[in-house]
Amino acid sequence: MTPKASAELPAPLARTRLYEQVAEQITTWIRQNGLKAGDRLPPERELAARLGVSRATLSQALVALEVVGVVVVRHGDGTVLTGKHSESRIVEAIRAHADRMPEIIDIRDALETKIAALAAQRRTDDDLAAIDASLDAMAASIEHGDRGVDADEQFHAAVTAAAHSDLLAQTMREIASLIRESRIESLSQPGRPRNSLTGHRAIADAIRARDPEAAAAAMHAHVEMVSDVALLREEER
Amino acid sequence: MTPKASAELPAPLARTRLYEQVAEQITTWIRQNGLKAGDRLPPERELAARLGVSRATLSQALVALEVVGVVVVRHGDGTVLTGKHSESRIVEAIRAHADRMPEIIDIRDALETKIAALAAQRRTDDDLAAIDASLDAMAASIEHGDRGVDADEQFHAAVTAAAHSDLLAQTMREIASLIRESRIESLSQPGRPRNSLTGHRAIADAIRARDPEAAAAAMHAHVEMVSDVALLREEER
DNA sequence: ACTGGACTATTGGCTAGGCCACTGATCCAT
DNA sequence: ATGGATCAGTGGCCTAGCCAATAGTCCAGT
Repeated sequence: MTPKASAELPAPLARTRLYEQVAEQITTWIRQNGLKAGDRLPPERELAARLGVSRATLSQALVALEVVGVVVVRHGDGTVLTGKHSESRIVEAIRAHADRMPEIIDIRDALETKIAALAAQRRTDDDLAAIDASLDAMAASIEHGDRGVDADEQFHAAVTAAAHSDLLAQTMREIASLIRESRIESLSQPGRPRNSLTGHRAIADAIRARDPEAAAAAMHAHVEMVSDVALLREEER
Repeated sequence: MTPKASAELPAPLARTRLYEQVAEQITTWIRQNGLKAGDRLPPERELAARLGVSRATLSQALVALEVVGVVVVRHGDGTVLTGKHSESRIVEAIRAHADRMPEIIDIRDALETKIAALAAQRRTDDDLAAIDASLDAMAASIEHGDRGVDADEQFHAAVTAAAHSDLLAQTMREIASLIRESRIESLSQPGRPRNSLTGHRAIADAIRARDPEAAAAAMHAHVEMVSDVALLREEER
């Protein structure tokens, strides 16, 4: 009797490890009892018994919570809260692949605006040449009726490189996959590639003129344009 | 008068738990052997034996790596790598550099300025209460002749939380250790804690007034103040 | 020839119980 | 008062073991 052969998604059936459930229970318990930073969790032996798991499993849960920064476990003393139990939401959000589009916009605005300003200050002639090359590539791509996704990425990568900050560049790389998704959606809108190209040119001009404020403003406007699309899609749902 | 606050840093002597060392060894091993996404780690029993630890400890290390997103452990199958052992890459990439302070300032300016603006827009009364609490904590800390490092972190954490962006919060957490170092240096300057507190109050007021522009400007000024110190120290070297 | 079930080796999941190391409070001798 | 010893409580880590999931193999039924 296996009527599981349905037409729906196979629903990978998210297996949860015991320690995850335990960690979840603990954070829930923390929230319900309104525990604050500095408060102590019960001893491991007692807590494990109360939750009906072994100390080893509880220990795994505590490791997880420690890595995330919810608690700090002190040898010989106890387990104390750090006060940042907003963690559960993060984990859930990332796990569930929830709609992070607004957040992507926020962080892009934060990082890329600064990057644009720095690029205007620090760009070399080579940097500028790379930026211009990506502009040409995007123009050519659009001529062919393409969406210019690759050229778009190329432009932002070139600007990021021109900012000469490894930390910012690395951070951008971290969220690159998230940005890519929003990029594709944005450029799928009719007429959007051309608008995007115009925005890029404004950014490039400001960087060429070594004008940080103008570059930041242009980048901000550009990201905002993308956000319009993103927000529209949000409302459709 | 406890003479503990004298001369050198007491150097709290960071104790590392075994699982942390194990996790570190594993990531190092991954990097050295150039393992990529999809590759498998050796079986737990074997790996534990090779590292000279028990399976329980290795399991803790794997939990930690799993939470961070480096690996995914599959029951009955094995432990496979994901492509994003990122968090360490950011920090390591910068750690390798001697003069990373300017880059830290850059990214703090980028992220925290935006965070302050968002906090002004989105903060709840609870958020504001948390921010005020950290302000009080810092004032009290300074009264005691302390440097207020913890309270400083608490403030920035509270503001970050008030921005209600998991992605930004997560990113801040990634570079938290780097920021912490610059923070300690900055607050070690005579009179700096008080200046810092003044800056914090300005930021808090702007957030209280729900004024994004003012909040961003105040945070920007605050980060700049830190950067002065940082650059000074750079030149000393 | 192909399907579907059973079997099996391998691997992670979790438990139980135990000993050791650290912390903080208390007490005592100085 | 000060400084050292003691002790109870707590986490750190280990050993040993059984259970559960996975993937590959083989075989019987069609």
